[in-house]
Order: sequence, then structure tokens, then C-alpha cells
Amino acid sequence: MARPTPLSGFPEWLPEGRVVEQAVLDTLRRVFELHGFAGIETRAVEPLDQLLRKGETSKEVYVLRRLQAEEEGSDAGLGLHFDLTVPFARYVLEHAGKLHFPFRRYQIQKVWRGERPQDGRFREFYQADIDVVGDGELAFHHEVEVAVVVAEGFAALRELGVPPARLLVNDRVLVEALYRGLGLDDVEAVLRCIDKLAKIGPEATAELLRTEAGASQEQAAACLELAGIAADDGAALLARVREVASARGVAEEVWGAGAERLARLVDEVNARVPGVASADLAIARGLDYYTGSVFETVLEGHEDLGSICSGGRYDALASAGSHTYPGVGLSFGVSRIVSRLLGAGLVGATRAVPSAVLVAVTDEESRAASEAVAATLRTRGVPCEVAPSAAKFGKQIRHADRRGIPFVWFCGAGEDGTDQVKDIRSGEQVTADAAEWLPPAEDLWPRAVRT
RNA sequence: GUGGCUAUAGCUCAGCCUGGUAGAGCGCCUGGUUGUGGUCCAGGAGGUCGCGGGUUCAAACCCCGUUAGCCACCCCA
Repeated sequence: MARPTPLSGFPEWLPEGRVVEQAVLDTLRRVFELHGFAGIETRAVEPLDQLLRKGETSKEVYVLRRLQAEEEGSDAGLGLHFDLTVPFARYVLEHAGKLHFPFRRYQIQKVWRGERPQDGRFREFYQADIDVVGDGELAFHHEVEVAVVVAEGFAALRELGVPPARLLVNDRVLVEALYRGLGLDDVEAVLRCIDKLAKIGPEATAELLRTEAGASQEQAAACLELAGIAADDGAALLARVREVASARGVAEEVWGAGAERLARLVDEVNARVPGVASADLAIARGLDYYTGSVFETVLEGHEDLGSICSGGRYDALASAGSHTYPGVGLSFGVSRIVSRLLGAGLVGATRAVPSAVLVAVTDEESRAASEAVAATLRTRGVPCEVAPSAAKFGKQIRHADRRGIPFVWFCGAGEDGTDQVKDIRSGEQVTADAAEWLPPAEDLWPRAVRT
């Protein structure tokens, strides 16, 4: 069979890369559970009408079709989920009677999007989501809570060698009030323009605001000034907004409540994880179901990668009749993070295989003795494997070296027939008993480490 | 969906402009070292030059098409 060509956008790591990915997934899961979030998994598919409810994402949904489908139109119209928030909203509605609110859950799964892949952009990738959903109402402190969990997640990831992250926060209510206060009614259009500010610069953005959002010269300038507001604490934020808004003739009763919320959010998050969050009125977010706080996260030194953890508050995503379940959540782009860690050589694995020990085989007649040693080591929690062939010891050592296995076990190599174990990094070889010997804790399992 | 660039050994790439039937480094295998690796030395294996067609005595090289990858736009994790 000819060598298959790689499929762009569907990443596959080598075993060493998977060690790093698994470490990231494990770390996030541990942080989520430390905060008491319950784990769930939803099915990979949702009815198309559910997925397409929010319109704009339609072109990126993968449709599920049975190859031998009898006839068109007879299937239920299923698509692969493109995020975990929409399926979660459906899950909440479906299981509302059995859940306790506020319901706090995490969910780590693959999602699929049919866009053109690029550096850090995939068609199949892992998201690690946390959300809190309330029944009818959701207290503000949950917005702080999810941001804190995310901040702690990034803090934990730093131990693996992940660069520090900055949490950028904005508030839909605030910016909507401000832009309407300027006399601009198509807030969606304004946000789409503002979203490009960092990429195309102020002049081009002003031009866009005039052509796309129907802004006058003055309105465009005012938008840019507002979008330029960024602050590391609530007081500074309020002062800056007051300054710009009053100069542009937007009354405080219009924007006061939104600004107050954003200021509180930044201050309360920073009080619990110092220096991690800042307000940034240029954060727009494309998804239209957000109704309050919106979050984006960038890795320091890797701003080109874009946001690697985003989310916000949504008040109307899950509703049944007059009953609504407002929520707030954030989603880590695990694959995006991992691809950068591996691609830039920031983090690597201590070895590509789980085995801490390769048990050498002296000759095929004595393979059983080597298997017995391996079995004993395993009962004591030491991952190990037996050499594939009774090749020369030099080759068996090289076999271990290639895979990063730190120890090679020689049966009956001692003068009195005792076993010996060699640390192939130092070359040190000592007498050992499989019933008692243990490798150093840092060698027991593969780990992700800064490289 | 639109645009630009790229495709040659397992990997990274040279060769293409000015056509003459395939190269380097790394990796891999063997031996020196006759059952304890890594260094060093010597030797060796490995390529439908993405695919299809055209021009030509002759195509990795020129032309057309096609597929895939990368990047940018769009959008987003």
C-alpha cells in the first residue's frame, strides 16, 4: 500500500507528543475537579437544527451521513459538534430534572470544524470546557469563579513549562451601551470591525467602521478610543471609561452598570490570582450568544497564536419555553496549546514509552526468568517491558536508549547469580532485587518537562 | 470559499534559471569492539523526483492540468 498522505487539520502526535498532551489534559482535569466541577461527556453528534441555531457557524459543521443511506431526507440530520457549549446547553435541557443547580461541570472532548487549517487551527481538536449553569438565574460570583479556575489551570500548566497566560476580559453589556450611546445601533457590526483592530491597525479599522457599521468620522474615532481602553484594575478602568465617555458625550447612566460589573470582575479575579486578568475593551468575540462578560486568553510571547482559552456569559443559550438556564463558561483550546508547545520545542516528554525498565533477555531459553522479573516489578507499580529479542546486550541497551527507557535489568548478572540494574544515563550498575528495587520517583512515569 | 508559496531518501534540504537518466547532512544497518550502548573509524542499504498529460533524441528541470501541504484572508480554540 502506498504511503498515506497526511490529512491537514487532523493532528496526530508521536508518542512523545501524546505524553505532553496527556499531561495537559490531566493537569486541567485535576484543577477542574479541585474546584468541584463534575465531569461529563456528551455524544459527538447533535441534530443539525440544534447546531445551526446560531446561524453563522453553519459552513463549518461536518454533517454525518451513512454511506448506504437508503434515500436522502430519511436521516435525522446529524452533525459533529463544533464546540462543547452548544451540546452542553442541550444536555442541560434534556437532563434538567436530574441535575442540581447551579450545575458546575467540566467536559474534555474532541470537537470538529470544517475550516481551513493553519498554524494552531485544526479541524479536529480537543477542548477542555468548564461551565456553570443556573436555573433561572446565575449569580455574578460564578463569572469570577470560572475565570479563577481558568487562571489556576494556567498556573498549574506552568509547571509543565507552558508560558504564563493573560486573561483579557470585556463585557458585552458595557460595549453595547457605549456604542449605542455614540449613536451606533448595529453593535454586531461595530464589534466585528473592532475585532480586527489589533491586526489591521486604527486607520483601516476606522475605514471599516465607516463602510461596514455606518459610522461617521467622529463616531469611528470615538469607537477606536473606547476600544483602546485597557486597564489592570477596576478603578483605572472606570476612570478611563469616564474620561472617554464624557468627552464623547455618553452619559454615565448609560454605561455605569456595565463598567461597574467589568471592574468588579477584574478586581475579584486578581484578588484571588494576582495579576492574571485585565480589562480590554477591544475583546469582541464573534459568537453572538454571549450576553455579559467575555474572555480571551493569550500566552505571553505567543500572542500570534491568538486566544487559547475563551468564553463568556450567556443568558439565553439554554431555554425551554419561559424557563431559562443562564450560564458562564470558558474553553481551553488544548490542541492549539499543545501544538505550539511541541512545535516551538517548549515542552517535551522525558521518554516516549511508559516503561521505566527494560528487562534484558540473556537467551530465549531464559526468557521466562526475565518475564518473571517484569511481573514482579509490575506488581509494585513499576512500568516495564521485556526485551524483544535476546540480541547482544549492547543492542538491548541501545533499544532502551532509543526509547528513553532509563534502566536496563540484567538477570543473574552478579557474581553470585543475583540480578543487576543499570542506569544507562550514568552507566552505574548495581545489584538489585525485583521485589525491593524502585526507580527514583521522577523516573517512574514519563513526564512533560520544559525543554 | 478567495489569494500566494511549496511538493526530490525516514527527516531537513540542494539540484530546476542555462534539459543529458539522483546528491548532502542527520537518521538507519553491518563491522572494528567475537554478549554492556552512546564517541570515533570503515563499509552499506534506502528515491514511482506528489500524480497525470504535453514538448523533446532526452524532463526532477520547460509547458498544461490535477492533488496534497504550508501561509494569508474569513472565522475561531
